[in-house]
Amino acid sequence: MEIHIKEAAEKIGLPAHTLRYYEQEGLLPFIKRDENGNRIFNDSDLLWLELIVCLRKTDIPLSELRAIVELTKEGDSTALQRKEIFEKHKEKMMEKKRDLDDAFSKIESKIGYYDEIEKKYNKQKFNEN
Amino acid sequence: MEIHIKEAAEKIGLPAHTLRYYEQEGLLPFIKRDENGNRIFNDSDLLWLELIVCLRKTDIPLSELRAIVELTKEGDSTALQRKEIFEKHKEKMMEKKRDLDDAFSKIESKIGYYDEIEKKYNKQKFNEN
DNA sequence: ATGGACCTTAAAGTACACTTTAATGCAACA
DNA sequence: TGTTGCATTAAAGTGTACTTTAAGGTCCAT
Repeated sequence: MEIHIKEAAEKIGLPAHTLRYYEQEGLLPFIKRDENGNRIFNDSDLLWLELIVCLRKTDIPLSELRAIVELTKEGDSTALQRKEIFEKHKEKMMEKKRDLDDAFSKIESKIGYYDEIEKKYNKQKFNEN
Repeated sequence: MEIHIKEAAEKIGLPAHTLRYYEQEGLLPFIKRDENGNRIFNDSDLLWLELIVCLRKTDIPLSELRAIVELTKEGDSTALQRKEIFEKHKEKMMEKKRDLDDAFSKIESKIGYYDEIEKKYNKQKFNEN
């Protein structure tokens, strides 16, 4: 299936600007053009974009995605390097998860503390009447 | 215990600049000064800073931390509002965790794929000799 | 009393990832 | 034929969170 930028943007859930920006930044070097010079996105473009979106949600830098693209262009000999980029990012993701767990328990105890204050405050207000 | 900025920065694991910046941004309104105008951090300052660091690792905006500070200044009547800020952030944290899990499985399968390519490539190289 | 380590402020600069603006052009439809 | 809707490009602007720079003050040891 081949679609234009607006439809691709809707499917992927990004503004069309951002797709152009990604192309400009070297993340989408395979996008073809139609006879008017308009971008055409095919299935594999969309799959790659979905991966971009998924990894961007975990804050992978655009530079690493660009590096993957560059290495892919060079062929199978770069598979190890590409794997290393993803493994490095996987480490960061695991650290982020630990950070989330730490913060989670701290924020829970803060919420409990605010509950206490709130209860006391409301009781006091009640007794004022 | 009362310590100066350098020691506080070391304890907390942030550059001293950043502590000054946080004060300027209204995140540290309780920091006292000594007779020369130098900042003095006490235990409760450090506890609050630790919480800041912990939550910043989960990308809480400075604006929300500032909001907490402002509400705290206003007293117990704002406990509910403070709780709501933290609960909103807790929701974001949970979403981030889901994003990490999604990306994790995608990146794992990519790594597996690169392993395959690498194996094939090395076998081919071996057969060339 | 001079050098070094610490502190201060204000302001400008940086990194990253968009986002917006402006100027333009094609193509189909009333 | 004109206007609506989509597309294009280049360049400037934005938001967030620092980070760096510049200029200076204070304390202490040699």
